[in-house]
Amino acid sequence: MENKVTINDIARLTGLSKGTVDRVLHKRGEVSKKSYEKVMKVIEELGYKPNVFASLLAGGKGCQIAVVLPSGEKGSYWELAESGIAKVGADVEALGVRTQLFTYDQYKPESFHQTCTEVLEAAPDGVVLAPLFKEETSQFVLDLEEKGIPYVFVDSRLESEHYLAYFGMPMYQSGYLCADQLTGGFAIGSVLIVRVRRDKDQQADPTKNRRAGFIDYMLEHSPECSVSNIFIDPNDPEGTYNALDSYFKAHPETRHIVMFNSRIHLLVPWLADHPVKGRRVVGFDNLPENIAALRRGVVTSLIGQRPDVQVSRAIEALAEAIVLGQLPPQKDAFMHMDILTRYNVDYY
Amino acid sequence: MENKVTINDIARLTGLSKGTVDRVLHKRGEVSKKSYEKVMKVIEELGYKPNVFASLLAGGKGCQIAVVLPSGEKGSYWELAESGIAKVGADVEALGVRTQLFTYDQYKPESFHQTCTEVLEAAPDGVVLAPLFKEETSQFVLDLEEKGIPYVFVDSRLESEHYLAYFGMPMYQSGYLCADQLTGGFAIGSVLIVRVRRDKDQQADPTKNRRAGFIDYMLEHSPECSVSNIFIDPNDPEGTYNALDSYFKAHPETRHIVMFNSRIHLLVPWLADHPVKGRRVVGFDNLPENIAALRRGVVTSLIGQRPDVQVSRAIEALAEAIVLGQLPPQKDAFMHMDILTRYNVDYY
DNA sequence: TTGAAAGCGCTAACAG
DNA sequence: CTGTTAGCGCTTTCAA
Repeated sequence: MENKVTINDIARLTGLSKGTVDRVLHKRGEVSKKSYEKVMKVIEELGYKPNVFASLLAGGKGCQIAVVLPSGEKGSYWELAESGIAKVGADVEALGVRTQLFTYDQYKPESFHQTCTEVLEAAPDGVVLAPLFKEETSQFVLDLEEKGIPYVFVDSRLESEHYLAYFGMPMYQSGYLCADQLTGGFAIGSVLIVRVRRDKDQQADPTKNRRAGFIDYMLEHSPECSVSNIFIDPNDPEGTYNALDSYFKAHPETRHIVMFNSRIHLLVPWLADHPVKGRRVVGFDNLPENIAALRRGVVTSLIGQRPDVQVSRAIEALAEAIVLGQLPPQKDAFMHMDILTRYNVDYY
Repeated sequence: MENKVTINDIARLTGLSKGTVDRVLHKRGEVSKKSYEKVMKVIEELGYKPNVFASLLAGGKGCQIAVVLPSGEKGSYWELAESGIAKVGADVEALGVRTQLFTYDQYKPESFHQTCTEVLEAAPDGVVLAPLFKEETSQFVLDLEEKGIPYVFVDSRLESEHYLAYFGMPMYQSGYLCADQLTGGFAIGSVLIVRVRRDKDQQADPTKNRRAGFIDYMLEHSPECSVSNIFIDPNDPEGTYNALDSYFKAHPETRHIVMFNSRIHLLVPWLADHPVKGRRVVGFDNLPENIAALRRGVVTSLIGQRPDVQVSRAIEALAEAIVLGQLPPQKDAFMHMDILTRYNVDYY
């Protein structure tokens, strides 16, 4: 192979035995300081790199990665994220990596807490985590750090310094981009933001920054534009329909519509009934229903952040760190913001 | 690990020895039909999967992949493709895969032929190939097939049935998408297509299908639109400048400009000198110079096909096939067509 | 603290 | 045609 230096070489050079060398390699103590240093020195000089195959073969184990996500209903954003688990490359699997999914109720902090406990009990070698609750997550990562379990964030992250990597979308910028897509770069008169009513503010609004980016773009490029908000209940299609109806009765001049979460598909029934030429409708995320709406021409464009890719890349990064000891090239990996239209969605 | 069944097990079950089992596993003959079948049967029943680590450890070798690309000058499309070699995951490398780059002059079939010869001499375990010359490529893949060397196409492909996989962009669709980006979905009066003059028609025009897609879109959505073509020489900046100048003097009403290859950056000097509000300029590929033009606002949008990703995915697919014996899930993988604007290019 | 030795599952050379 | 055997480089007891 590439690396000719073996543990035998360094055993010979140091006058010690394979066993001792292995002990310092894995820092599992029971080695005299003297031997330790001798070994380290030679390792340094020869640029020794352990042979992954041999190690895995002998060790037998491989590694276990826990993936912690909100539970996703069929067709939801989190289901999309979940599907990323199945998309890790065959070569990662071949490296002996196994993944285990843990889900929690995204509306219940105590559910998250419970799940965290389960994860800790399972004692995985690494954790991929989509955090929603700040408090509880802080505690969880502390526990992980104490046990020396590396973790990587997806979707959003905590300020904690100790995560291995983060894969997510730049939220503020995504709002900015979204505004540009919505206006087509022209100054416009008015837009409607449709938001989801949230009863309990257990968690911070995850789209806050995105909205801020959107507003800033509008302020800059369309300062005259009036921006309205309406709120809908995702579980009340009829109410949603009526809310749109009455808004547009009162504001017939408004054309363009935007939503900052993945639920733009909730507007489809009303949109389909009220086609307006030149109306632009922009939303986020490639949920099957959103894509269908895009194909129908009811939605103009979607901005995609590939939660599935975030998850699979996170798993790969973790695996490389654990099995190969290679840190990811960049700690914070902001994913590309994909612009989807009816003309490129087929190959997404 | 996962698979408990070892070659010892199947040796025992068949009453044969490891050696014989290994021989049928690797189809290297010298086995009686009877033994062969017995082994196959048991393998089938137990669902035996070889242990990659052990195999690689014992075999020692790993594998060598040749990547055959046109030589890319600094900042060119093919340099971008080349950079994909460095981007294969660490896990693939860990699998013992090594890559070797072979380049050829994209304007000289004989150079390609020469390179092919070198590749065959190097006797790699697999080949990634960006083909430009139909004839020569046909011959080359025949040679490869004869030697049993698997190959995968990137960028474009031959009709040959025997390639392992293909990673590329749907050309026709990309033209269609491009037209939509250029017009913003509105009917427009006239557009200008800038093309590169090609002296020798050694190779088919690689952007022909893309142009066809573009034209079809225009016919459908802007039937009145007049589409003009001008030709430029990529090595003659001054001539390019003048060509644009004189075209637009004669046709001041034309606004939008498009190019179907990666050279939109050639127009930057003229464009920068002649800003027109509402002009849309669309090109292809994320070359550094193109991206700079996008950031400056001189180019409206780019359509990216990630030649680097094509190459790295191709290498990975080949590696998985060779080392792990896993065929790629889909033979023809059309890559997503990325829409780049100044607002999402920073995270590309 | 350290060394010796027995494998992990597979390959390949060699002897029959 | 087939069985035996000696490793590949590392991990992990078990003695010393």
